[in-house]
Amino acid sequence: MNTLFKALSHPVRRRIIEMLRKGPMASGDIAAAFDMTWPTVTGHLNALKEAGLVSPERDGTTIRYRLDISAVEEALAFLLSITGARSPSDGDKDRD
Amino acid sequence: MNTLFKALSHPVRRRIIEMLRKGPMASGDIAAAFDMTWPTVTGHLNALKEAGLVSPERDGTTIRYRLDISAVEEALAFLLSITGARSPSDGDKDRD
DNA sequence: CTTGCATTTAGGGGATTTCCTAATTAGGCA
DNA sequence: TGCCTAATTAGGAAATCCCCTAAATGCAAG
Repeated sequence: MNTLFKALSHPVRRRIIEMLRKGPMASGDIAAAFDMTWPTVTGHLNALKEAGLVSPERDGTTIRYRLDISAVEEALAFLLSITGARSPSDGDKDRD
Repeated sequence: MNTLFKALSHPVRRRIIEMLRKGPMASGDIAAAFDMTWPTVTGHLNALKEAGLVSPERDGTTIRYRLDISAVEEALAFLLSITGARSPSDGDKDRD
């Protein structure tokens, strides 16, 4: 959960996730979409992989990254537990 | 959004958020719940405040922190946009 | 004003992040 | 084998993070 939210805390990594929403993409194509060097993007992809958010699959010389929805759902579950379950007794305690 | 997810990436800060779910708490009471010094907890509270996740309210000499749900909902919206809107055309691409 | 309590700010040490360039691995093809 | 392309790992500099101790602030009461 720790690495998961940390991975989500970087704009480049969030954008990669958004790109992968439409389907898997090759590492090079992902890197080309950013204004930074390829090794740097590889680093971000590794962070996402560590967080369980993406998984790489090799196809010949190219490596495609696929979004892993289940990890996103873990984060989602935490946030929903916050917004979803408020104690009704102090919802409007200081209304004036 | 950046500071928001970064704030969520630390276990102590997530724990504080969970504690605040039941209602506002004094800084000292929050600090007492952890095995670290009070200044350190103040630092975490500042991170949460920067992220818009909590807001402090002074009452005499004590300072109470209240959870700010709307910030949580921002993060929620991002994650839902990932899980919620998959392109149906490539959802089952390798089904042969 | 002085004392006391709740809380924050200041400053520093050690670990981690983020980016770069240079070197390396891995696969496909002559 | 040797070469080209795709992609990663290695290593290092600058910034940031996390935790601590020590000092400061804000408020209330005597």
